[in-house]
Amino acid sequence: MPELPEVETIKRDLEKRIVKEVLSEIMIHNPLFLQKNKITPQDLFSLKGQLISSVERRGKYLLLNYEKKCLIFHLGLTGSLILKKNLESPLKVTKHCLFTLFFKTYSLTFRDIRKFGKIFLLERYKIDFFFKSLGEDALTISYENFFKLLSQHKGNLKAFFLNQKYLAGLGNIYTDELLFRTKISPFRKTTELTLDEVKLLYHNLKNLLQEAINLRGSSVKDYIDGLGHPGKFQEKHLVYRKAGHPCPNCGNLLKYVKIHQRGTTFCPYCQK
DNA sequence: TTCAGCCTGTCG
DNA sequence: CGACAGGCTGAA
Repeated sequence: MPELPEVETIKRDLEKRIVKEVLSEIMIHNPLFLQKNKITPQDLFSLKGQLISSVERRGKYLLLNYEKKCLIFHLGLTGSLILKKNLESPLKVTKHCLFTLFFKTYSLTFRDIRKFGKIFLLERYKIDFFFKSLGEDALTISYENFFKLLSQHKGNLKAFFLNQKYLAGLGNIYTDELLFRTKISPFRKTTELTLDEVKLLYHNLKNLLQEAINLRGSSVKDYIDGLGHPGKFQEKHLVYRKAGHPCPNCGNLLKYVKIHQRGTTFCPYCQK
């Protein structure tokens, strides 16, 4: 999916265009998806006439804040939110389209090939409770808090970064890239890092995310941003899905293993 | 802490 | 045909 940099890109695209716009109409393309998410068409229609006051991102979640309610999206592995100007030719409705929100000048379509994405509709005052078990955001976390989180986690680094209860925002791509860039093995125990390694990890984390956001995220396969375009950061990937290729650092072959049921690519020589 | 399950698509 | 894919949940 969309990990932090991709969701942040979408957030910024939407923010510029639909904040202060009133939701005028909703078209449901896939009623079964709503049903699976325990949302009735009537629930969704209750947003009609409300104005979007802000767009927010928390970890990999995207929030459309209306006056009283909040519509939360999680894009799963293949979800996307596509903006279209009403004057442009409309988005072709395919079997992957779930629903479309219509505003004064734009429409916003939620699409998801695998349908692992999710939506939630809540009263605004319930937002913090909803996110109570989500970890601190990777983009804004302080070094002190990052250090504390690492010391709380029992397990290896791969598991740490994938677990959204500690740090929110990283997924498989950015975890593998971060660990390679920091030259630390995904198998290393979180609590057994040296101080210098923690510092470097934090530094690289911030740089990696910022660089990826600057390039509007990574498109491995399906990801497209809010404007329907792919990101560019995949061109900067050093290891993700490059098992069997030579390590860009030492030339030995990158290795593929499974950690926590997730494919992991790393260099056994560089990453200790 | 593992692991199937949720879905659809692609690649070998 | 099986293996794998930006994620996460809940049950054993």
